Amino acid sequence: MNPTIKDVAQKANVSIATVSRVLNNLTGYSDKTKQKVNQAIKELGYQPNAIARGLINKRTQTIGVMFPNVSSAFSSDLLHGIDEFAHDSNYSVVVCNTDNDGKRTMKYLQLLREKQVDGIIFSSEVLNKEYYEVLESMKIPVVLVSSKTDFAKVPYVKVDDYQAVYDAIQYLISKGHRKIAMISGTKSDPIAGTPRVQGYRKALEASGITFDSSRLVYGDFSFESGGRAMEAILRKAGEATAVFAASDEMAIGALSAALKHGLNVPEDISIMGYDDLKLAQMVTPPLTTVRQPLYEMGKIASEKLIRMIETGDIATNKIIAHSIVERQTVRTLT
Amino acid sequence: MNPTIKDVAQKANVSIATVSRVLNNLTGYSDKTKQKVNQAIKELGYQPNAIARGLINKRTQTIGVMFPNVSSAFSSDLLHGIDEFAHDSNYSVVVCNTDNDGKRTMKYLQLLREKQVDGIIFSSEVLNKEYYEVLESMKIPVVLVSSKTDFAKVPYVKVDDYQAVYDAIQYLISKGHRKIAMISGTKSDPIAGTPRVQGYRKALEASGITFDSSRLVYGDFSFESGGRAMEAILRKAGEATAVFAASDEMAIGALSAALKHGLNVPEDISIMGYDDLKLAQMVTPPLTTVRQPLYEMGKIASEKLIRMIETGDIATNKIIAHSIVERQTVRTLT
DNA sequence: CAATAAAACGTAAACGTTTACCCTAAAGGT
DNA sequence: ACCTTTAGGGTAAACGTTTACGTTTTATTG
Repeated sequence: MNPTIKDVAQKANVSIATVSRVLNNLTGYSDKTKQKVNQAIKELGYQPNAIARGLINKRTQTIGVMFPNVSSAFSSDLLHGIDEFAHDSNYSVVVCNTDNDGKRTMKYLQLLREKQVDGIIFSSEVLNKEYYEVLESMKIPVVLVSSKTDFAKVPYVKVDDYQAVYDAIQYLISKGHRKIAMISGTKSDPIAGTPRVQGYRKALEASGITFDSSRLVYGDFSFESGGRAMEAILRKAGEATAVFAASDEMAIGALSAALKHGLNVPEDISIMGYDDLKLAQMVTPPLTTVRQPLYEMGKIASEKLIRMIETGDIATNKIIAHSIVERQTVRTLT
Repeated sequence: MNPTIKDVAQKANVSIATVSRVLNNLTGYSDKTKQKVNQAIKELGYQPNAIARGLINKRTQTIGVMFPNVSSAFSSDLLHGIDEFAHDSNYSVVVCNTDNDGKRTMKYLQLLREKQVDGIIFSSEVLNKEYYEVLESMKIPVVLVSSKTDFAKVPYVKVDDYQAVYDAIQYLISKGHRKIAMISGTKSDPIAGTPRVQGYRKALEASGITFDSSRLVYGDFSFESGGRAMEAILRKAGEATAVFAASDEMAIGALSAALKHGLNVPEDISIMGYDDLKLAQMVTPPLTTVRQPLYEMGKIASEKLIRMIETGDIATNKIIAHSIVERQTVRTLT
């Protein structure tokens, strides 16, 4: 058995209340007793028991984080940021990998509730009614990252997806492109799907380019789907001079496919991605992309959540600035 | 306040002991009372409090995982596997990002102890004496993944690094290469450094190829260092027909550098990596590499740890089989 | 039907803390 | 010298469970 506060009290010849007081450095003890207690603590190698502590003050100093897929580069960057701030604030983070599966998600939510986490970060997955209801019944703060919800009141941190791709397309146009194809993510995705194709269409429209549905093809954000989409584009819309993909993974899939077809990038076709994962710098040629600062977003989400936990007030939404990072996959048309 | 077991007891007109019994389905109650209790539970939306539970039975159903860098593809694949098994066994996992910093690591260890985790997975970082001592004083199971320690008794799961690169080099030799350069990871790393260059040297030796120190250059496992290393090789050992890198990231860095120098891969130079991260399939040409099944390793580590927690006996070491996955970066020399 | 065994259930202690409340003794004021 | 204040510190309840032990009720046996 590890020593408890009782052992410390005994060894220092004081009551456990006093030990507790010096531990939490409150007032109510002399300097001498403080010395004695600290001495006893050191000698016994005493460590407070956070569980007992948690039971009484109803705070576990733990937050839960839900990801559709922990091992994606996307999630893990976010996680890194979340963990950073959390640990600095003396919170632990427990991760849950939902696999985008409703049943699993509900089970994890259950688990987090039983474990009495102080707050939850919900990432990259839409917060539907079912989730929202249990979250609400848990009566703990929640923040969404890279996600939104129709149920107001739950703060999010994300970039403006619509605007980001609007800007990206405009960038492509400014480089002289007019025949621009898009590889969208999952069609029905209300955060990374719809708004992004909206941005695409509106940007085109704003430059007087008419939308051509044969240039819009859907993937599911994955590398493989990006490759397939590229094949489709090459088949159906071979005149396109540029393709914008709604994720870096898809963009890289598209890049591979293009290269495999003997096309040179960016000479024969320009490709632009979305996210700015580490991957983007690693491929050849390095990918031009729109950057979401994932690590920072994680940090901010974590910060908001912890503030909510500790102050009780409800956080505001935060739109994070995106930016275009120019590398070598888009060419200027002359 | 969320309802407690007491509320349930009251509503069902039984004692809390009885409620607890049906909750943990032990014996000692009739079917009717079981119904009553379950009814009350449902009506109140009662959820057990795992903290209180943890306090009394000294089990938190939580494991801690230490990574040098959570956001690396390497760690996150591991984490995925760990999380999978853990959650299936009703354990939660709390992540710690040590940044390879001793101070941080110690702080996290402290934290995990206070939080009373039931076990710890220690990943990709050597378990030095300092860490070992606190771990030992915590008296909870630990398993190492992709790591080792001099202090016996702590089980590990990893591939045989020496053998893996031995096989890789042999593979290269079987493809007709004799002038093989190597980009090693951190020189002093006792698990992913030294053994791997040993494998390289021995494999060369076994085929009667004399080791040439100008063909061995050191990086730090990162993409950038791979690029720099490749430059060095091109400068110092330009006759090399193949280069083996001790990580996929470095291999891809080397690939980029080679491509940038106008070399064709694999026509002008062959490149082989180590890890088989998702990245390896994404680059062009796709990387030939030696595969460590990270996800499975995570799962197995998790399984071992949980078995140790629940049975109390100490797990055995596990050497995971590696394999060579042939893609398109090595050419057969004729 | 009495005796006994077994089933059903309740009581209370325990887990390791925090904290409200109480007590004592010394210090300060008159 | 007496009263009041305050610093220092102790006692015990509380947090939400589990579980050993005891008690009552029911079923079983002869």
